[in-house]
Amino acid sequence: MPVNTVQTLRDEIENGIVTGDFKPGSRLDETQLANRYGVSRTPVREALMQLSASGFVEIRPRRGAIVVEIGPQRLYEMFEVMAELEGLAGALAARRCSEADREAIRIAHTQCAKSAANGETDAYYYDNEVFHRAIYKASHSQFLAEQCLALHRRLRPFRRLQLRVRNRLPSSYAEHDGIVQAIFDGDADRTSSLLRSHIVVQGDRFSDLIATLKLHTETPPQEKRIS
Amino acid sequence: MPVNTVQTLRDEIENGIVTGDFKPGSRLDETQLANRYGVSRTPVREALMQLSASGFVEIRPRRGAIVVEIGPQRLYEMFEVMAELEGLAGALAARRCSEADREAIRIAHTQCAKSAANGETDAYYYDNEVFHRAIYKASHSQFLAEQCLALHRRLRPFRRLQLRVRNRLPSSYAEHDGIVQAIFDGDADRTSSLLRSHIVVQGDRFSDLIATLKLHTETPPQEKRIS
DNA sequence: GTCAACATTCTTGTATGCAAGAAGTCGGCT
DNA sequence: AGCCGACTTCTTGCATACAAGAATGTTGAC
Repeated sequence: MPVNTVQTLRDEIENGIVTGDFKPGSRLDETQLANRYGVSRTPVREALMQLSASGFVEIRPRRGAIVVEIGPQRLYEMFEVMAELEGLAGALAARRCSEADREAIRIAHTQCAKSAANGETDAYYYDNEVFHRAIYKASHSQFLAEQCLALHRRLRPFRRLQLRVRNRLPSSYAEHDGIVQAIFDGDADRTSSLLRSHIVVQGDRFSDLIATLKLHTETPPQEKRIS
Repeated sequence: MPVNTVQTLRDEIENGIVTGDFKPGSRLDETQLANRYGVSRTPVREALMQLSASGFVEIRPRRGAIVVEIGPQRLYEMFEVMAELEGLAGALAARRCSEADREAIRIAHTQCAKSAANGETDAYYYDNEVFHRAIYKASHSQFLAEQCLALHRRLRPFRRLQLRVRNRLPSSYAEHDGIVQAIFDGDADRTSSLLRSHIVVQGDRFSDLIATLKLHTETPPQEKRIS
């Protein structure tokens, strides 16, 4: 819980976006938000800019901030990158992890086992995060961990949905098991491969299909500013 | 050339950081910057926040912004991630690139050839960027392209240094040649592999060495906020 | 002489006010 | 009657003012 107004606002608005309180495509009026949270427009503006940097909203000059809509195409691209980064983290973890890292992974894995066995989706969702963070940490790459966490955060709502809707708990846990084995065996390639397919559930075919599909239809739904 | 004050300020300060005008570790006083650029403190603050999001500065609550110092450890981590992302972009490009993409890559490659032959480091530096961007585009992953560009931007000063100091022009161009071949052959794995080693010049050994070295020495120089 | 506590000053964080640009509306012209 | 243009209004963007917290310097006591 940050004592800073801006941080609080940022989390609040982000939460609103994630929970669907602020619908994609809707305008976020600075004055309205300022009134809503009982603060001035200045911290609201700063919070919106931070959210813009995180990719949650898009700020068009003189035209206000709108909640970005993540289409299926873009969503797949994000999962694709996530898979690659997680794969790298796993590969590095397999090569570099210390005994303490192994222990942390083992504990997180055991927790996942419990939640999966009881079918507690919410608990598993949390434990799953802990598990993946343990792998990030074991990669001993601070920067990579940061990147992974940022993307993870951005994909959080969709990930949650994924787990809920498709009831992937058992298969997810089974995949974790293989990943843990591969890391403990020090097999970087196998770890990377398993983690990639763990994230991107569908095969490469699907990604290619959508990519070429977009190639033909064109007219990207949102022109994202590179900044 | 953005008409926005904040954007201009952001670029200006970022440039100052890149060129060493603002030294790593030094404080960036809001009032000083405001006076220096003849604007108010408000846009300066917003620019600093954007730079914080990009990882150029670190803002500590109530204690101002300081230029982040990128140590060798972190630098290597960033190159490592960059290599992985470029590898992914290349792999996707090999599978998905259209005729227009191939043409763009060919043209950029030819430009690199000219600059390399003439030994024009600055020109090659620019052409190299165009070349890599062509690959990003050919990956047909907007999100991946954005990530690559952001990291590229962050690593820009170091990359330039790398090219200058080590006189890597000929070998860099030779590597490009292999990459282009692999993409045109549609060989995703080979493209990915070549691009990875193109970015991370040193082998994996070095990364492991530094990682374990950090493991022993500990005391991370800067505690980066994940945000 | 040194250390600690208090006060002062300086900087950041937030609020408000003002100006400029964009969108919606109304009126005139074709 | 429809379309183009000016006007009004609303919102953003920037500046300034004020408050609160941190750093530093000074003074007093041990």
